[in-house]
Amino acid sequence: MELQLTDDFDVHKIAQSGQCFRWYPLPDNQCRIFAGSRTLLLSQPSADRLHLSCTEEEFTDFWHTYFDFPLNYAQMRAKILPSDTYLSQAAQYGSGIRILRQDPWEMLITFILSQRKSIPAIQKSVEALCTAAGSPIGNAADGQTLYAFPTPEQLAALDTDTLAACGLGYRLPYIQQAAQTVAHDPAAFAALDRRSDSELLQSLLAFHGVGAKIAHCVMLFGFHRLDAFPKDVWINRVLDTHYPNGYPFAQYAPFNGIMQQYLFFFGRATHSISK
DNA sequence: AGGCAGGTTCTTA
DNA sequence: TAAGAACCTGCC
Repeated sequence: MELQLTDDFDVHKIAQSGQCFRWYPLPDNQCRIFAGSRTLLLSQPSADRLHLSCTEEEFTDFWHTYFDFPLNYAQMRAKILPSDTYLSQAAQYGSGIRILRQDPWEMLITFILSQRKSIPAIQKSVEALCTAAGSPIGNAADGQTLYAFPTPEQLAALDTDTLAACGLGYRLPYIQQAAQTVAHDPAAFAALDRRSDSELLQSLLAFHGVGAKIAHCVMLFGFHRLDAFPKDVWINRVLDTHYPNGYPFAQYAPFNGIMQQYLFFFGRATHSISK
């Protein structure tokens, strides 16, 4: 289907924003997206138009929410104080980024996996997990089978040797334990969605292998807690350099997470890092 | 060839 | 309570 855009949306920037690891660029400016047990081909022929390989019904039922279309990001950017020149510049540069509503379970496992790994290495491990334990959900243009992200049950059922072959390294027991915990009581994990930010944070920190940074990533990208502000090496560099007297968290509550994305995307880009 | 990577845990003062 | 080392593995 075709979609006329009325708000911020940039396929390329979102794919590079660091929140998603299964957005793959394809020839012809297309993008293959996976979300839980769904997949989609996406392209943006012009700034205000989107082409999606799904029906209008599927868009309304799922993707509309996934892309967070109910929230107006141009309006969010307008909240930035002009006096904050660095954030203003960052938001201008990152306009088109949105905070996707990704699956909490998928975010939990993916971000546990991400620690101390490069992005290509993260993607490789995630794909290995999907191939090893996920359900087939279709075929790519070249005929290759596409796999869903494994369910907690599927991942928990995987034997240690197979998991080890996914290149998890020392994170293997973290992943294994998280899978067993969630598979054992999926309702308890789902119920976290209704907890307050601080209660949710505490629950996430209880997972072995989940510290402050990963917990905040899961909150922001999986539970859509828009005030969560993950502090990684890039953000810390930005805060140290451009906010030596402290960052104005109170000013941008409860949307600090959105600003974090702009700061991260801009901070990383201006350091002209490879990725 | 060898350091380093989008962090966390464990160990030591 | 706080700083340092260790941790698997693969990428650059």
